[in-house]
Amino acid sequence: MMKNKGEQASGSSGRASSLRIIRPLVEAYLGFVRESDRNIRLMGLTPGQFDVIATLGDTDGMSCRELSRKTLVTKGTLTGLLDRLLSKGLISEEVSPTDRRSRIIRLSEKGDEIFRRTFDAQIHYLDPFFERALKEEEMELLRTLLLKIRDEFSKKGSNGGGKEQTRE
Amino acid sequence: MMKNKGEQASGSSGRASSLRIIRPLVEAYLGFVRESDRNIRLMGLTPGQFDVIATLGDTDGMSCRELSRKTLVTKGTLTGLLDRLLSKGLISEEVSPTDRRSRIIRLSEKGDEIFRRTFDAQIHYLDPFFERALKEEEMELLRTLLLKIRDEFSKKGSNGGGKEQTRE
DNA sequence: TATTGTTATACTCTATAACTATA
DNA sequence: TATAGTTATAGAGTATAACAATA
Repeated sequence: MMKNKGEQASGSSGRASSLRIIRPLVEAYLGFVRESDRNIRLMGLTPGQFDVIATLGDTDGMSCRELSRKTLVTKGTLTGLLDRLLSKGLISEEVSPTDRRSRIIRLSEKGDEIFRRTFDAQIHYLDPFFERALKEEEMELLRTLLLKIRDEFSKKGSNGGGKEQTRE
Repeated sequence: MMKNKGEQASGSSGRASSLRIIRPLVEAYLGFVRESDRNIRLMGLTPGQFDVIATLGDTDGMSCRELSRKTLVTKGTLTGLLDRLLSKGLISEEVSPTDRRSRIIRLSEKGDEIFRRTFDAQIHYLDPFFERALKEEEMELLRTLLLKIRDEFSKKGSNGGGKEQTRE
């Protein structure tokens, strides 16, 4: 959302206007996401499914609750999503030893392979873009600035860690 | 996608690794998008619907074809999406005077009002975050760096301007 | 009583392809 | 023949609420 135009709509108070950052941010993001999505679909996954896989990657697994919070997928949706991943053999589940209501979700070997393969493909495809666009010091700088923004948002967003169930 | 972890998966060749940028980029983007989505839903719109509204904002209208390319929504989906916006009274349509197959979509007065109101709410809500996160010079710098990335992607992506119909 | 996860509902978006009406 | 949009289909994500099992 908010991809194009809008400079005029800001009221032009002379001050910061987040649009000056947001628009380039969104555009840079979309540039990368289009490629990303393409790769993911070639693997036969939807973006949401890969989101789960990427979240599970390099972890020892987690409960649905945690997965739901990290992926921003509500638990109702997550059940169906996990069903599909399960039937594709990309995840495994196990009843939690400490809480029998809960099940722990992990990547299966096949899931882990997809995780790594997609990541690698992604990175090897994208690296040249970034190397062409920015010098080494610029990358470091960009990284620093982006992290400042992220931190500012997560500061506020830390009212509990994430939405619990309904979205308003 | 590709929100967390992954440093380990890159092969760590010592060189750039786009992950160093991508992860902060995605996180910064998500920080803003969560707020954005919330506002949009409060208006009774879905993200896709607002995408169309934002694309139509401050223009004299455009054909479905153009709208489809700019929003990355396939024309089949667009028909239904426009139906919903039409029934909400947020857009108007008119048969193109030069090509009777084509219809020109515009924001209605009500649609324009939503466009401006959402934009304004967005900006006034977000500005403080950015002002707290970055100094004036840093914003300018960040903007410049992001634009370089965007340009690099759109350079490559300019193989015709956008997908025509199918996505592969 | 509160929480974890499932089920159910209704809508929206997605990809795709076949179709129509123009061009 | 090619293009602009529509319709149809099947799958998947979304929000929400009611529910069962367990804590």
